[in-house]
Amino acid sequence: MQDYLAGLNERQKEAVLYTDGPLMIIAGAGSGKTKVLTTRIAHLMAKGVDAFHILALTFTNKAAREMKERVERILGNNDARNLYIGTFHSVFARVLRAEAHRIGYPNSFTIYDTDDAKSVVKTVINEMQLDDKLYKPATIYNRISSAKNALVTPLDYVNDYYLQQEDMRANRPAIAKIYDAYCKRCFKNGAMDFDDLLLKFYELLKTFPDVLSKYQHKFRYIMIDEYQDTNPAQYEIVKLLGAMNENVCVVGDDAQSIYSFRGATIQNILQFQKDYDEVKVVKLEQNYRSTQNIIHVANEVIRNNKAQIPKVLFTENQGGEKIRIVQTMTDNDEGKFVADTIQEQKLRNHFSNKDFAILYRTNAQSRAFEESLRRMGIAYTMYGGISFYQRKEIKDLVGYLRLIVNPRDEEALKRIINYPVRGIGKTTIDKILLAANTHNITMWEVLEKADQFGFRSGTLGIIQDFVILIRSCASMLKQHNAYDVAFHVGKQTNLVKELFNDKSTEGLQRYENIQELLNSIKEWVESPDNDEGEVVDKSLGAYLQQITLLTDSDNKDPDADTVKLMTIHAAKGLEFACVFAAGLEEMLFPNAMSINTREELEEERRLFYVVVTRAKEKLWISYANTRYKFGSLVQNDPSRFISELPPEYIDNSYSGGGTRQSSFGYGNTGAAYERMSGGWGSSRFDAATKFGPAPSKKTVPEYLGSKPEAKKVVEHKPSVDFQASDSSDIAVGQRVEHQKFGFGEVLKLEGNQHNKMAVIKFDSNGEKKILLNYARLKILSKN
DNA sequence: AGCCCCTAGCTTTTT
DNA sequence: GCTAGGGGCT
Repeated sequence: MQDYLAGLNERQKEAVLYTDGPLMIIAGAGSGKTKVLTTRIAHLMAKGVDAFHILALTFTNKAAREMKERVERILGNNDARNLYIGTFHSVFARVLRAEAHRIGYPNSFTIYDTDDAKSVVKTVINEMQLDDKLYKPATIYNRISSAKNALVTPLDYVNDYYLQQEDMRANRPAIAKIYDAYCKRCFKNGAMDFDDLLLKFYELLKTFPDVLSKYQHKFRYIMIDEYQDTNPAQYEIVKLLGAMNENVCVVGDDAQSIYSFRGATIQNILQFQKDYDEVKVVKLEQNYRSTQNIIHVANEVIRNNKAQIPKVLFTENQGGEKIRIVQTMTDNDEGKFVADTIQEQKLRNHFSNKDFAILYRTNAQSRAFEESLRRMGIAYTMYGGISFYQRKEIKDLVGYLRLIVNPRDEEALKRIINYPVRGIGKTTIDKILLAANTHNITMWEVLEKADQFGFRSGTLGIIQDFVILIRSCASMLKQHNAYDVAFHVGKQTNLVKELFNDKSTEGLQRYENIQELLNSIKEWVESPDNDEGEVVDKSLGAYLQQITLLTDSDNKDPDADTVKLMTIHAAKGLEFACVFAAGLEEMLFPNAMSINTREELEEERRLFYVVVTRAKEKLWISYANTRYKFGSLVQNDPSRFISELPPEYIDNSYSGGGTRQSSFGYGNTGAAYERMSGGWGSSRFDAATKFGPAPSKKTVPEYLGSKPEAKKVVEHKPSVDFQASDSSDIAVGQRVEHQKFGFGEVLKLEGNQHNKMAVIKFDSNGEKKILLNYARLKILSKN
């Protein structure tokens, strides 16, 4: 505890000791920024600042967790648990939960994830009777999101000349109206999307001086990590919160700003110095992570950008090895090359799996690496897939929980009202929606008063049962904890049982996932309280708000001995002994979407800078001549970034499988190739075994004959005057024509009067059971 | 009402 | 190559 300053260099020490007044730390990659931040927090506490008064904001839960752990380690006691360390979104969500009533939201408001939000946008677009080909929900949602991140309200939006011009030019003049309707609908649903967590918090602080004052007194020391990634909403919030004490410390690196697509702007760094009278600026330029070679390359790369705060990273580390550039024929070869090299490095240099990371521009690139690693038996962890909470079965159960906590949540309601199937289909749901919209009430209220909306008696009964089910669960909340309620829901709805009975592999997996969800709720309920004055909120509502903000990496153990696969974005802030930067091809990296303006291209270059600086010792940069995109083969040139690399630090001799194998010629049988290249294979041959008749492929023994074509329908062309008859008075023995199966005779009638089924023997298609409610039959003769 | 098959569109990055 | 959603069939 005493010597926490010992391991710091002069600059770092300066940053740690400057505790009062605005401070901006420009921290190059690997310059010990987390160390500085955590030591600074520890130092504040050592000086007697109460942990309750320290707020540290990060962008990922991972970063928050790490920060908390490291502070704990420095302090050597439990005081750190009272710190407010979290992501912008989670910290603000927590505050909003306490204050939501002031802005007309229920305290247990739902947090909509991107899927929910897009679904609401879609609903709104449909209800406005706009063409969803022109108004694509995803596109519109992104536009709304950008507006929110820039603190542009629907009113601002519609009044903004340029935005309106832009929408006009894109032939989408209704976006402003959609935006407005979307906000209203979310409000009606008692729901906030991710951006609302910032926006509403900002509004809260702006509108209620007492709330602002409360949190200004609470958060006397504020620290912001990854400041270059903040958007205007975050910026304004920090400005408000910090206005009283001005103890705001921001840490950032403009060279690593890679989230402008999410509304982040480096302007915030420049503006920060203008907002306060005297800002202390500390630059951390010594890198402790990487070899000389890697740092030189990184510096050279970033020099090509015009927009940047001048600084030069240096290191006292060893020179290290040159950077290897590898070309392969195909994306699959790239995968094989990487897996093979990992294997080789493990043997030769005693690395273990966790020393390796494979980093790429887009998630779609992961497949080739997964396959090759699996084939080599190398354990890996992939980040950025769908998160645990995005899985269907989890969303289903969570849907119930959401509805129980917040019956206004229309997205949850729509999801589970007919799951498991209980007979409330599309027609009924449309009817409910219509009733809700015409009377301006929620769907739930329609269900509660279902008897007033003229549902068929059967449907009415089903609806009323559903309402009773949800209500009974909701009433449980008063006496039982989140776990008990969730367990009860799983049981009452047969959700768990249904999955239990599904014995397929996927069914088993789903069942396990549900169990895991229940376990995690239990764990959460039972986790120790911190010793804050307020009672720690262990309600179901708090649980639900929390899980929406988790990403898939939050369930993964970063220390597991596995090779890590992730996008470069996801790798920011991490470091690995050996890094493979994959897919350095034009159109892919820089991505085709981001080469239209200088700004976009420079952001891609910063991304390249980020991937280079993840490596501590060894760095491979690979690219493939051809790769599959949308299922078809495309050819790409090597990335322009490769030509920006200084040749003296590059090893080109390290040729990947692709260059070598090309000399083995196309069109050989593949067997020799397979042997010589150590089983690397190539997509060409993979494709052959997959799609073509491989020589060894088992054929059906002749004595079995050819497999009978299952239920193949003999084509029937309906008569020219074909018209379905009213089949309610159909009788046995009648001759009928079926649109598809042709002519036949009614053999038997089954089922009740509302669901009649006829067994018909068709002339050319045999006996079939036909549901009369739906089949299109023409009655030809009375007998 | 519900199941199943087909196809259009997708992929930039994420709290 | 995958997948969600639409359309057709029962």
